[in-house]
Amino acid sequence: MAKQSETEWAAALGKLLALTIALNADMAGALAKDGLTEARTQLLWELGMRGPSPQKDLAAALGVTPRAITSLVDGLVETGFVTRQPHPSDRRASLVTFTAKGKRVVSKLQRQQKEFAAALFGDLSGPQFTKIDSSLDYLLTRLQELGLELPGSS
Amino acid sequence: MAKQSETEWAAALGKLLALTIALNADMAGALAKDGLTEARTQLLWELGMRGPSPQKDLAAALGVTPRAITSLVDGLVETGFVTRQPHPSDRRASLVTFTAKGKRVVSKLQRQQKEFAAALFGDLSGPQFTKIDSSLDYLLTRLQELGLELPGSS
DNA sequence: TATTGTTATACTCTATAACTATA
DNA sequence: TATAGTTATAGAGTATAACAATA
Repeated sequence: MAKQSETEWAAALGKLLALTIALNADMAGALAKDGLTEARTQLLWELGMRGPSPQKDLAAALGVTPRAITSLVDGLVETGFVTRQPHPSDRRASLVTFTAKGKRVVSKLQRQQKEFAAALFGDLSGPQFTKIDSSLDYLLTRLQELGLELPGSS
Repeated sequence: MAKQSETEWAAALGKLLALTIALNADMAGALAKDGLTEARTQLLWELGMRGPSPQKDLAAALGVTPRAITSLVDGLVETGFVTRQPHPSDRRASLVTFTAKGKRVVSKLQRQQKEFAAALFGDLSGPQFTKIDSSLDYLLTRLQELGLELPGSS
């Protein structure tokens, strides 16, 4: 009966949205304890994967305007997480670079993410984990088919 | 081998986070077309489920301060989605109430959400859907066990 | 001429604190 | 005295547009 399915689909989407809201809120709360916001953390996270980067690259990675990156880097400089270093070959650009504090906090974030993953999935048997993992795969694939932009698919 | 599992857990968490980012970005984009932001939409959504409400109730529902609700309602009044009506029995309070435009857009949002759910899940067989639905259940339950606040569990 | 990042300006979301009107 | 909502003030994120310095 189609009507029944529609209700179930809506309920499942509700669960998915509840998941995203809960994850978002939890991350925001955890970051605030380190004196970070979500946007600034996203910048630090990218920086951790790329190493010292011109602001232009960070703007592209975060999907925001160069102007927004100026503000984010200003904030991260003021709070001691990064510095602007001169670009060795392009005097227009500067390289956003971790301070010791910045390196420390990014390592901590990476470690916390691993621990969270272990807490979330570590109690599952192999087949149970596979079931959930392939469910996530399906959802990601379907979203992409529906035209949604997935992060990292730039 | 535990090391292998840790990598898989981290990858699965990455998928989950990618899912949340993609859904968030897509919703924000769709809402902007209706002249709405996420925060204002969340307020309209709550209002759609509760009917005319004092700002205090909306503040509790959205988990923000009463002051933030004043700003959101101001914006929604300016853009013609809601009005403030006098509370029948408490002259301190006002009831945030839909305009015709507000009602129309909330109906549209609800319809779009149903359509999106159908697009996301409608191609699945019964057992396939059950697999994904129970995966979402597991994740929600586990998050709750880990102390995360789920929306609607207030 | 094109690119990098800035200043100028504006809008949105949110918070705390002090205050008004009403209960 | 307590509650509903406001004004005042402030910080953060983002956008567009105009501009500087450099490529």
